[in-house]
Amino acid sequence: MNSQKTTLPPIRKTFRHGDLRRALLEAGIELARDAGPNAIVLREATRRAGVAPNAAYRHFSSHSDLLQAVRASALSSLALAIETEIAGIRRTKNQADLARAALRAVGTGYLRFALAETGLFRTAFSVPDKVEEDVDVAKAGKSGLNPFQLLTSALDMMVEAGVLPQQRRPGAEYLAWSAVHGLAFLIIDGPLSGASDKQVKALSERLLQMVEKGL
Amino acid sequence: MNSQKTTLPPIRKTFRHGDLRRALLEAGIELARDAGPNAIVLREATRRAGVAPNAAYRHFSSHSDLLQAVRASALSSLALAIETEIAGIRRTKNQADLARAALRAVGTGYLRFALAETGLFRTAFSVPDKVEEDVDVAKAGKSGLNPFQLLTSALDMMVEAGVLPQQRRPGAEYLAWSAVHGLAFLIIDGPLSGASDKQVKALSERLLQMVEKGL
DNA sequence: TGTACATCAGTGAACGCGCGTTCACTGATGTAC
DNA sequence: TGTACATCAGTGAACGCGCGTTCACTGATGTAC
Repeated sequence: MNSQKTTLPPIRKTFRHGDLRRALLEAGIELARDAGPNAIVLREATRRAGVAPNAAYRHFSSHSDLLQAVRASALSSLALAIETEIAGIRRTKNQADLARAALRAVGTGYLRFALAETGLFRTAFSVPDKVEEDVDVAKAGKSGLNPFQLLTSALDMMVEAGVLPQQRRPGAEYLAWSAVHGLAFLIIDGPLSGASDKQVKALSERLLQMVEKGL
Repeated sequence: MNSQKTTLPPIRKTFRHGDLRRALLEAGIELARDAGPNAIVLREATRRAGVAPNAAYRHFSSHSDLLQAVRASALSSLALAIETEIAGIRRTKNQADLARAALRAVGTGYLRFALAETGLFRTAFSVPDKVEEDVDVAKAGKSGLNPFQLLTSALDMMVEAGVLPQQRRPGAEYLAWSAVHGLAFLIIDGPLSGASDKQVKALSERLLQMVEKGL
């Protein structure tokens, strides 16, 4: 049994690694992707990078420091997934339709990512975080906005387009987020974990309808 | 520094404990209550019961066996919280109002429990579980129904009272649950973790309105 | 009512495991002269 | 262009920790006769 569980054999010619920080971060991301936040183990990351355990301390001050970096990257990936969904909106001159489509895209992007990258998704939300006014680009997508801010801007569009009454705007992001995040949970960790793609799709659709109508 | 972190000194006169299974379970519940599912540590439970670590194996086959027992108890507590809320509904002969009030009570009970007993709440949902047809009384309240089943029956009432159209009934529990569970998460682990009771109350109210209207 | 004995709840000691982290070190790099 | 030296990325060895779990045991209980 000489086979390794990871793909890359940690062979290195030089004493210096070259880009160890990135290598450790990427190993951490891989661990999170496969098994969620608890799987982010500092020693395992160094193993994958082909380096002694303590070498990590040249680049991360502690285990939790590495975890935060991985978490930021997971949030950024989520933002990218949402942005991709937004970019796919059918063009139209109707501002109202556009705004509604944007909100929907945020929801679908969020749910898609939760299903496709469950480990990263769980990592992203493994720790309380005030994302509202966070300007950390490590948590953002190409637009420079993090997932929460993308939601906010979609809701703003809806107000501008006259689809959402001004007086219902405050706090609306929390209502929308609640619904979508809750569904993501039911599918990932809850009773819907065995549901078919079709069922999931149908439920997602209905949930987004509910939000649109109920907001 | 002779003070213990727990209250009860583990003094025992007899060789036999008397009710060790219950003592371990209750210690486990206490641990979960204080710090969530990861805090359920078998050795710590035995310490609190004033017993050798391996004594636990007379009553639980493994660590995970204990965890499942604690989890069941957490679900049962949640069911009780919901039942309490339902019991407090103002009496009325109007079936429609009653049904709506029942659904609302399920939501409020759920959120109340999530806020008041965060650790137990997180424990209850720390593992995927098919609760729909689960008849395990360990997970149920006084009515014999578990939290999911209480939600189901509230929705059934709404259909009977003509408040919820029959064709929208299938899957409605998942939509309602998503919204409420998501909000619970935002408040517990997410960006609303710093929100005031007042804000939380207002948001809960609006969320339940959204569900009622959007279903 | 008293004694022998099976049952089994709890003990004491130990196991291997893998973790995060610290220490004093060594080797390669880049810069000053 | 060549050499001395400061810098600092990675090494090797070790630490203490607490966990879940197993083993062979001992002490108290309840039952059969």
